[in-house]
Amino acid sequence: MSEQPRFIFNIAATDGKARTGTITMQRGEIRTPAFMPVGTAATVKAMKPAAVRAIGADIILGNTYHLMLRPGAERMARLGGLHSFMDWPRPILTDSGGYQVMSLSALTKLTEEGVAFSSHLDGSKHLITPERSMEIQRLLGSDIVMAFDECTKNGATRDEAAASMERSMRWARRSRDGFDSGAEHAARAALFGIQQGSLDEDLRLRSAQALIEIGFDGYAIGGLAVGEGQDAMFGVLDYAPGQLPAEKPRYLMGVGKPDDIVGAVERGVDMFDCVLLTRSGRNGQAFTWDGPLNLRNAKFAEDLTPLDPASPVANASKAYLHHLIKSGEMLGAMLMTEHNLWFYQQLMAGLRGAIAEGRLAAFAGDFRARYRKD
RNA sequence: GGACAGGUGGCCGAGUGGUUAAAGGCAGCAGACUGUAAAUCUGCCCGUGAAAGCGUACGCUGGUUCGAAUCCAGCCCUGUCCA
Repeated sequence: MSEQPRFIFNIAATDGKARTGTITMQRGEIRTPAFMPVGTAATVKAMKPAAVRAIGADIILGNTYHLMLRPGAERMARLGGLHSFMDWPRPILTDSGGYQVMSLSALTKLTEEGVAFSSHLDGSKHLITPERSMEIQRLLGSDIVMAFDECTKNGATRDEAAASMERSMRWARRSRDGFDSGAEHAARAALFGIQQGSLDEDLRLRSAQALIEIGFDGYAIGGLAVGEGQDAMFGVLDYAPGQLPAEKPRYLMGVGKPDDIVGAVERGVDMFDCVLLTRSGRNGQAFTWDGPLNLRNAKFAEDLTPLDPASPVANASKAYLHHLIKSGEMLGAMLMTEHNLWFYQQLMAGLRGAIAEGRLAAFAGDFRARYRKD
């Protein structure tokens, strides 16, 4: 394992601003542009790990905050780490808890030192600092560690966004130092910095420069898809990827809908994660090349066609999925999740192939012509 | 045949004189979901109507009352128990 490279990003082809290639790590290769299924609590909800892999995922996510609370970071280390615990031997990217700074803001107190959380499970108090976030991610055995940041909320004023971004950049420096202090882990894992700056080009640039000054294996674009709308997000993505090093992977955190991903890949993004497809799947929404479908709708009650003849759940008709979902049967959530994960991986494979062959514009055009939003 | 209990909107179930087109739940019909406090949340849900409104409605019939799902009488039906 130590013979393997720690982290190599190889860009095999570009098409416009888009790139396709591979990230090689000790636990495996990640094909980019990549979609990373989210497995917050040591499970991609409703999926067995083998099925996640069979569908084409090269890497999944875990979450510092959730796993710190349960089962606990030190316990996870005693159990041998997240990979063997959940039976996912390939790369795992762990989010730092930065998103929870925003999403759980009602339960947090933010200071320069870090963020004090009241556990959403039992109210117990926990302090996450950049140093502790790095330590937790090390104890989990993460392959790609995310710097501890604050996901700036949508609607922040420029002053708020600037202050938030600048604090995240100071935390990025501390994250770098904390990560490097775990030498054994740092020798085989990668650390990504996270750009903030809300919708402000100048703040985004200053954030990018601060991160580049520190130096990371990859660069994430954070603080998007938090309610600003696709036009505003694309507005940022028109310049933000270009502010980050071309030779390093760019990861757009928390995105997104299929059309968000296509647009972001065209703008130079290499990595994505999103809970939308797994959550929506559990809630009855299926993603297809023709757009999203709400399988709870009565119009599917007697529709015997599959969501997609190539889907791994093609044996299940829309009528059957409709029945399972309306009945609250757990198989409904399982099949819908599997289909949606498969669809996203098909989309990524299509994007990679199109970039490799220099026909991304045509691929994206065909996609948009067929894909109905809403 | 007798004694109790009870009949409320698709279902269950609150409601015992006016502020009740009638709580709540379920079912039904839609919508939302973007680094997961989510197998969750929101809206609609008698008819008509964009709405205001109008019409109809708490087993049936009649009565008391300014006013009844609510009180009275008779009838019908259901459950339990006794013959």
